[in-house]
Amino acid sequence: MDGSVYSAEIEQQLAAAARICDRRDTRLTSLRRQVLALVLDTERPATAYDLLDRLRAHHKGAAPPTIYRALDFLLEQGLIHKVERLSAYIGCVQHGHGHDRAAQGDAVHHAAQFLICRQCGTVLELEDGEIGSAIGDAARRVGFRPLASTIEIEGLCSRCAA
Amino acid sequence: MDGSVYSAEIEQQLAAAARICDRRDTRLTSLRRQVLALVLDTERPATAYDLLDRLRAHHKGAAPPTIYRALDFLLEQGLIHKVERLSAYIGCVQHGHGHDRAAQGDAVHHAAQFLICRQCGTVLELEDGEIGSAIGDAARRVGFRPLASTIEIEGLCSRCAA
DNA sequence: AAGCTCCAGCTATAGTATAACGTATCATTT
DNA sequence: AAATGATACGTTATACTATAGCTGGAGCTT
Repeated sequence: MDGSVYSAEIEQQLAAAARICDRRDTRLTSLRRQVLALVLDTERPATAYDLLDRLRAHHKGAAPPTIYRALDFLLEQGLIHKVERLSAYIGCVQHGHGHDRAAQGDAVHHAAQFLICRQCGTVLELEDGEIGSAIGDAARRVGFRPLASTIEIEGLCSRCAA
Repeated sequence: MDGSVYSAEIEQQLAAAARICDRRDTRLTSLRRQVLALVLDTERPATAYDLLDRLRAHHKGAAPPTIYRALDFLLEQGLIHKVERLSAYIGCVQHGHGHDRAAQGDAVHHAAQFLICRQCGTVLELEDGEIGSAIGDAARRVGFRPLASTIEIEGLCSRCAA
């Protein structure tokens, strides 16, 4: 199936993802697992076509739909995030509370925030509850029911601000 | 120069924009003014190519760079917002406190939030201070200096939730 | 086995955005 | 007013991002 072996950390994340999908009765196929591994195996967010190029090394004949379909699945499962400002994809940090809320569209609890440095391009993921609940409150106040959220802050990271 | 006439409300917004640019010594040229008018003259966020089509009606020979350069200027000046999830542009709601902070990259005070309805596609703009300051706090905690932010919440508007 | 559903291969095309270079316009200085 | 420099715009081409639509195949249910 999928002969590749990744670092211990990634293997662990892949195993966790497999358990999550198993519990949900969704299918982390070989292809999806490979794409997830590629997303995890990078510091910075990767674009779909970056991933496609890398996928092609081990998966001859992959085309744009190949990668986009896999990404769509992984997004739905809350295993990865899309950074809209970069049109790029990044692994979801693993937290103790699990990812099961994501599939239920729990925007408040699964809301991630990204800090994007203009200078060096690094992306830091936060998961700040204050922000999440402030958004939830504001939305509720106007009768809006949040399902998913994008919070991205562009600026200068501590290193580059100096 | 620019013979078109818009509704009283839009004319007022255009005049306000002109004053802002004047104060800042930036140039709201005829073309930029026209594009701003097109963005303002629509309920929903418009894509760049929508705007381009409409611009062409009065501005023969307009090409993609024509519209993108104007949009870049208007974004810099804080006169419009980009809704990343829709790759679309929308006018900035006018508030009493003015827009001068935008040019200084004051992400906290100029941070807008968009509520995007999955069902009917309408976009509601909020400007909730709680969210802004929660973001500012969280960023500061990790030594990050925010310059611009994107906050977009997808879900169901009050009408469609029923 | 027939029928169903989901997954993936594959080709084509739609939609979004920028590079690069030349010309014009405007403000300032001389 | 002419020279200079900076900014804006015209124009062509191209890069980058994403989806439509159809086909076959794998696995499950009846």
